[in-house]
Amino acid sequence: MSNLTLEDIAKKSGVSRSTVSRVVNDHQNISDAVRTRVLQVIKETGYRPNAAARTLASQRSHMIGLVLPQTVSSLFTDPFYPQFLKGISLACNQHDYTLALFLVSSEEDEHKILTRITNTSLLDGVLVQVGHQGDQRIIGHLIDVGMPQVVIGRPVQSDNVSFVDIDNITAAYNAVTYMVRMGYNRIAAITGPLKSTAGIDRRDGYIKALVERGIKFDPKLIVEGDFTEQGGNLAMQSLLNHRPDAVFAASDAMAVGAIRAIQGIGLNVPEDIAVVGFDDIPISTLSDVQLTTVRQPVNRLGSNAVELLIDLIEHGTQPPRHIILNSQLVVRSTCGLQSTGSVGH
Amino acid sequence: MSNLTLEDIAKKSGVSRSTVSRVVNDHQNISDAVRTRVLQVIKETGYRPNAAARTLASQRSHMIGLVLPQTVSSLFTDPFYPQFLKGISLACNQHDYTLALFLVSSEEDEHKILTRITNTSLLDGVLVQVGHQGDQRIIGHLIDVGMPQVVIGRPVQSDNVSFVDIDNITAAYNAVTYMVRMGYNRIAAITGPLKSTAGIDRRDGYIKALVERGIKFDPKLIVEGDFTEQGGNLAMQSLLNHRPDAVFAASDAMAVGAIRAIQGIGLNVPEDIAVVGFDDIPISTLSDVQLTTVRQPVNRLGSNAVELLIDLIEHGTQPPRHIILNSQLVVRSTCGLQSTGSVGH
DNA sequence: CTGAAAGCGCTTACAG
DNA sequence: CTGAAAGCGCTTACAG
Repeated sequence: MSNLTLEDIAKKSGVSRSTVSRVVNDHQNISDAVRTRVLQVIKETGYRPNAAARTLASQRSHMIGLVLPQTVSSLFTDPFYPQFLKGISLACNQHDYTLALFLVSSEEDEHKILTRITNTSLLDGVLVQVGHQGDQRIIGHLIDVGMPQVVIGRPVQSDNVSFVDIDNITAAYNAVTYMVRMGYNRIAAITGPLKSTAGIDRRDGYIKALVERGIKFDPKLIVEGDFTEQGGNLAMQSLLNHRPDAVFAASDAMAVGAIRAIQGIGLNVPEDIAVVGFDDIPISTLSDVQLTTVRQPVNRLGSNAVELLIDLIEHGTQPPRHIILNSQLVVRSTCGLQSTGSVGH
Repeated sequence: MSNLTLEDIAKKSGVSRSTVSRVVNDHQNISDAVRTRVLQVIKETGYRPNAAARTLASQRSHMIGLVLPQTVSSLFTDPFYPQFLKGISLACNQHDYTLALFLVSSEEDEHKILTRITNTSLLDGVLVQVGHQGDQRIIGHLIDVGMPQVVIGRPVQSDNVSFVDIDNITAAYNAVTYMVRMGYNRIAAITGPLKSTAGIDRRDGYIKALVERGIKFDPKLIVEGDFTEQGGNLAMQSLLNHRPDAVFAASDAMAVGAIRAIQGIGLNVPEDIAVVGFDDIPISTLSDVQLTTVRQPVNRLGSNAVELLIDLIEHGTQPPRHIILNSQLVVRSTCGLQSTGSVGH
């Protein structure tokens, strides 16, 4: 219930308001006697600092925003998010920042959110995830108003903005190289949307692996998906005509859809067609499928982004920085049954 | 980049600061001419209000906090959260509140978060989810400092706090009544932790249904679980000795664990033992299991909580209010194969 | 419908 | 190590 102010604490402790402010903010150069006394009074009275006044005077809110654009639908299906949120939240706590969450689910939302976010002295900086849609509008707007920002994922135009992303090309390259080593040579790909950098990069990694291994690259074996299970299912159905012996899906959801399509015509995974996914989502233990897939360092993605952002906030803007994280191939049983030298679970 | 203040806008528009403030805040009683002119200047200059100054002067931050206690681990596995977050976030947007997210994952976290949250003028109010642990400490602390709060789920001590919850008793009662009607009469239960109200209520609903239908209630057929799949699996194994013909699990995760235990000894669901779950989590489509379960109105849970909280904030505290939402039985195929008159998917 | 003025509760050079 | 003072950028009775 305390509506006490610094002034009140000062009076009760017999010192000035400045001094109380200094002990509250844990500054140096306070005599132990004074510090102890003030701390005592604060504890007794239950004084709670006023965050708004603090922010107004110091020009720093110690709050950062996390914007998840248009993502609300995939938020349900993509187990990426819980982990991701945890990483970000933990990092914020550690560094004494508060996290404001903005889920953008409509154009109207976006407008409201954008004007809120760009209020002066609300947020010290913001994290923007580029969804599979590749949302440039928000990023551009934040650049315009000079708000410190770190993008999670690589935006299509990435020159003047800091981001942290996984190395999608190498991750896909490693996965497909593994498939080749397992003896497959008609390896199809179900890509993500090719307007997203994740979609493009994972496809490029696939192509690079084939080329490097001297496997003839058949355009008929590539089809663009949308990262969803249904999309994967459809894609696989069309792929079936071209008799692949394996398929690399750019998301686990699409891999699951593909597996259903394969099983749907009476074939088996991996005996008839091998499948490798991307994401390492938890698949129900009721499923007999043990998906070989790529695992992203989701936690570190979040914590790195937070730390980079805080650095930008506290130490100026500098040229944009880019952090690229490595992924890991998780070998299970949908692509050859014996595990080779690859990284296991 | 605008570091313009109200004063600047006032000067450029040839009016007073008060007037500019009024048009920014969309007050009545402003002449159209003035309003138009000021709006014009604001647009031209890209003026952005200072949130901290606003909050300090008005004593209202238009920000609410969402505290998810100790939940970080289940955040991964429980698909409840994404939906839940969406409902809350949408409602916040609609009412022009900003949402601050606090995931409590350790004692140390809790301390930091609590002192942050209780800062004056940071949050207008807070939403606290009572996890399966039933976290009273946070709720009590918020009551102590007089912070407006709405609990999501029913806290163990619920007298002096507002909450919104689902009617767990009736939900479980309806599910078990359905099982009885499907002809089962040795119906076991795997409950949640009996220190959580959700655990208790779902068990009580189960018992109520049996009693009301005149089925002898066998204590050996009840075992306490922990809401996890593994817990469900273990519980089912011990239950198997007592030859139930059906089992009501207080969470889908436990239902899945139970099904695996049943299948593990070569029995089938629902032919040998029927299973009903609780939550309606999405189970991978690779699974052949179509779980009959209880679906909670997760979205409404969130939006109701937000709206109740905003009401508390804006219209005073009054006596605590309690909102109880109904759930829905989703009949699929793990408890009898033909659907009866019950609510379908 | 509009303005002058007080006040919201802090932080932070500046002096000493 | 400590204090007096200015200032952060708004809102909101109060008058007119």
